[in-house]
Amino acid sequence: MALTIYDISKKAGVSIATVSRVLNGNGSVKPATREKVLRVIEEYDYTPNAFARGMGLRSLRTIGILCADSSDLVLAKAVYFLERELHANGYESLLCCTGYQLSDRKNYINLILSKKVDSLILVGSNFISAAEEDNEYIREAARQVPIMLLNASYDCPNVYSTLCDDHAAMFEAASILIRSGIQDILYLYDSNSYSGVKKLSGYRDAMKSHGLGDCEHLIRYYDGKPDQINAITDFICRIADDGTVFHGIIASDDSLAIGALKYAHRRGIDIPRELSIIGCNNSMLTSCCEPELTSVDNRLEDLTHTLVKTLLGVLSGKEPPAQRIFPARLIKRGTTV
Amino acid sequence: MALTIYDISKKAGVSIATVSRVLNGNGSVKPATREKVLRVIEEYDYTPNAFARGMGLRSLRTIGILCADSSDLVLAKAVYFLERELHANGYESLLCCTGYQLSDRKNYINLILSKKVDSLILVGSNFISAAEEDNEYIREAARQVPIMLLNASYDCPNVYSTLCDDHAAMFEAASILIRSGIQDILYLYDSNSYSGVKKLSGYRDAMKSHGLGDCEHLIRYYDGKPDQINAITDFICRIADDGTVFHGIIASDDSLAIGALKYAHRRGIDIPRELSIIGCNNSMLTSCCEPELTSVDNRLEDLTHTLVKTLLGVLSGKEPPAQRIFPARLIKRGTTV
DNA sequence: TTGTACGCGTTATCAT
DNA sequence: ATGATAACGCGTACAA
Repeated sequence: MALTIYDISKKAGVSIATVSRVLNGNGSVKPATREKVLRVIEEYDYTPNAFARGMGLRSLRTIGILCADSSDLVLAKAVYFLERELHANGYESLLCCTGYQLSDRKNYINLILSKKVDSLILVGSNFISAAEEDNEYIREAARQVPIMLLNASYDCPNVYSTLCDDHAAMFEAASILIRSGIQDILYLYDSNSYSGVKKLSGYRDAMKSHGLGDCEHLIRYYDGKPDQINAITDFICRIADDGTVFHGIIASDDSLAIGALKYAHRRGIDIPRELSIIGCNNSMLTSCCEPELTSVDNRLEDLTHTLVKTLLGVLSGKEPPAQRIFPARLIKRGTTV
Repeated sequence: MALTIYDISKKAGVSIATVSRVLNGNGSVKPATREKVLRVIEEYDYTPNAFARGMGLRSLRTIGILCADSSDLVLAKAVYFLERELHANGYESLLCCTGYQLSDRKNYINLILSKKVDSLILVGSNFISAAEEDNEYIREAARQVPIMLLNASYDCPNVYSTLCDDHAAMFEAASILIRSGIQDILYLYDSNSYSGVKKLSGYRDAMKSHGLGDCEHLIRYYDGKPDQINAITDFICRIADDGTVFHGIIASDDSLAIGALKYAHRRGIDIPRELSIIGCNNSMLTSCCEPELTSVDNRLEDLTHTLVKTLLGVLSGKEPPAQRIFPARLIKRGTTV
């Protein structure tokens, strides 16, 4: 049986109140007695019971990190950064992989809220839907704890958004290709999430603003998992076979871009001379291929750092801005001229 | 303020004991009253306080998942599978990224144990060191909760190991190359962890058993992060430049193998005609390159599934075998003949 | 079948 | 500066 605060207080010859004060550093206690108590704590290797503590403090300093799939390249990085940052600030992380179903998300959130987390971090823009009624569960959750959004934005009390300017990023990516003389740019995407929609509109607006507004036939949705590269390659081959002509490809994800690269290899198309490719997320995939992939860097580490800073602010009673937007960066590599 | 069991009992016109019984399904309660209580619970959307509950039950049904770096391709997959499996069985996951320092691991484990997790899952063989004194912290932790090892093995009461036969896997990989006529096989590795050591000895034994025991000059340790593909490529170029001749490469990780592939591209070496490459972990990287990478599949999903099954057994008082070993599978793709 | 009363190990509020 | 004691919300013997 583990020792309790009573045992320690008895052995140290003080009351439990004093032990508690020593433990939590509040209230004042004479240096001598503090030393004595600390020595006993040390000697018996005492650790306060977390549950009882949580009961008193109404918190176990735990944050729920929710994401659809923590094995996804980008989400995994985000989760990793978040966990490290939270831990460094004395919080632990409850990881929840919700999958992509709305109903599962709802259930999971309710469950996790009942475990008394201090806040919820929703990682990935798929948590925000274009259909307003599908976001109701977030409003509801926000009534209990602050909700932090990574890579998405939602206007609601007690919801804080940290994200990258995806629209501008894709606008720039498309503009660069256009300026280099490419007019037929295929746009590949695999998600209609908040950020997915922003990216697409960035592409559309860039095309439009360069007088290439007639591009709907160049926009293709890939309905599959991003880690099935071969299926992606086949998908792009089919697009080309259908007679669609393109000399540039912008993809909403590096995986799609890798698929594009493999399509080019398969067909003997020279990159970047005959075809330019730009991916997104600047993941490790960009350096796994030949030539290496030009990609949009969405500055995950900056985002996660800022998100945690904001969260700490909220938890300590401050009122930080509800939204922080970072500009993206285009990292040029071998698949563009 | 959230409702308590007292509020519910009052509204339902019963005692808290009855509410508790309804909630936990033990003890018998008349169907009629059960219905009544359930209706009230439903109506007020009552959830029992987790801390108070944990106090009584001495458990919050939470498992600590520890890994060095959850953004690593392989570890991320493992964490994902584990979390899903645990969740499906009513347990939540506290994620802990410990980094690769022993001292950090120790601190983190103590911290997490004080949060009253029901068990600890150590993901990745880097938790077990060749130096016995560095494993003492595990023996100690095992005195408090069952310790589950993924991809490592350690003989100690209350420690359960689930792993792949890495030795046999590498033995087979090397044997296949040798049988295809390649005698000078470069072995690349980046970790001296439990599994890293096993793999290396599998390679050594295969070489020896084919009369190629003089291979120490072909064994190279890469001291760096696996996601820096370019640095890996440079590393291998240097090996070749130093005059080391090889017509086969076996790597302890797919990233290293990708680096090898890029080395070949850079030097205009034809794969697999002039050089065969075998990676390890069968990650998504295997399909990102051209030709696609032959790799050892360590059956992560089987392992994680079995690990959780074993854990549930332990937690329910059974005494499952302390070690389960799975055979690996070699997945042949384009980098071998 | 149901209810009463106590224990769980803290934190926090009072006195002293 | 320190100690007694009341919450905190639930589980569970034990009693009825």
